[in-house]
Amino acid sequence: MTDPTKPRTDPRILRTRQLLKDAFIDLMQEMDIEKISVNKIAERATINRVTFYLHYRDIPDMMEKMADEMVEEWQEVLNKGVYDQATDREIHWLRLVSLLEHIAEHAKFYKVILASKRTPVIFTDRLKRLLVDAITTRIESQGNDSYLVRAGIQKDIAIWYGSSALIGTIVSWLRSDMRYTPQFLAKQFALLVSNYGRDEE
Amino acid sequence: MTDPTKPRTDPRILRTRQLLKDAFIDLMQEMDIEKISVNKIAERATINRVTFYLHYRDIPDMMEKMADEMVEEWQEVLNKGVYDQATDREIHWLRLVSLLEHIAEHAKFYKVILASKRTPVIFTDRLKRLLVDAITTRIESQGNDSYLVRAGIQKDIAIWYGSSALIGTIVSWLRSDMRYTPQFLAKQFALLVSNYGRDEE
DNA sequence: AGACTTAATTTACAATGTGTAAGATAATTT
DNA sequence: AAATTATCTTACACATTGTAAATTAAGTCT
Repeated sequence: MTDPTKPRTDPRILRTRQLLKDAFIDLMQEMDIEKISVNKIAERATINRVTFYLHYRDIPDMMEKMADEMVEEWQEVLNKGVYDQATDREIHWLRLVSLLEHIAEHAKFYKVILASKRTPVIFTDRLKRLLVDAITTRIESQGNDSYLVRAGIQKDIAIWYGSSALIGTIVSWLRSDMRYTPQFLAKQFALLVSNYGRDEE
Repeated sequence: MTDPTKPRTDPRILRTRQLLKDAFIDLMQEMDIEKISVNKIAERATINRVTFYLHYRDIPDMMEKMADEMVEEWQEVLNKGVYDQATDREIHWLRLVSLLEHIAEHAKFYKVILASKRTPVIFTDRLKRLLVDAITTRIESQGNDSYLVRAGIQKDIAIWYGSSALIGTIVSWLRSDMRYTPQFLAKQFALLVSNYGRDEE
């Protein structure tokens, strides 16, 4: 987890950045994003405004970096599970469950970042790209006799469709205050894609 | 189309608003949304900055109103077709085709509004809500012996899934510069939902 | 522990953007 | 042609932005 090649970051930097990010999430809960200024973030974080600029070029840059971190976390979550003698299908299901659990654990963050009225699309876009890559390698590995090909469905369109459905459903789920458990929702996904999921084993 | 109850708007108002909206779309192509100011919009529109405030409270308010208009247009497109002796399924397909054709016709607008990096989610959200309503009434009308119920799929989740998939695929299609024709894409949608589309006739 | 290095703070400044007001001018309606 | 209404002009107070230079505080290294 800790990279020994990098010389280990100054704790003051970590502290400042965390305070700034927390303050930002806080403010996002209270007001629309256009009303958030560097001023307010710094004030809420009890950090001098000038210090903000030592870490981020501006607010969009800050969001960009937060998005990077979010993607990294998803990658960790999706790779950490060790599923020894499980079928491919089980693995995918378990991964989805841990992803949904991760989101539920950090619901405050994700609700604000993905599901508030004026969020820019970068956050969902990043995650979608991650899923597109994951689904792509999975579909490519099936070769040309998959369900998709047999049904006359274009691969790229199926990937657009599936990744959008996944992200979008997660956002709606967040907006509903996670009305279903991660397990239940994952099962529902499995049912919804079962059409072309049939030969993915 | 023209509502005779309303007293007909001053052409100067129409002109000004159109110039402002065009300028905004123009600027969105050139720069990220956070860099767009009332100043720049007014300048590009060759309208005095003060005049902007006679029409919109601020930029978010302007976007809100543009989103309203966009939703109205979609409703018109979706309701205008007269499909006399067509099955339900054919009607849905034809409606989808005209919607995709409408989007293709106004590609410049939709690319900027729905598919650029930093767009706020309000635009896609509004459209999603429209689709959610449409799909909901359709599913509700099927009662309790639909495919969904038989397969053990929760209605609301299916609606989240389907509407997100539709909007998301359209966005990806726009980003790909509409690499497929509206007819072809609509056909692909039909194939992708064919699983629970089977008993919608 | 003390010297060295780096981060955060303080104060300051120019530039840009915001939102509103009051009066003058131009276009539209009646 | 008169009345109405939209736009323009000029002006102002205020917030926000991004940067600079000097100072203080915290962390690192030997």
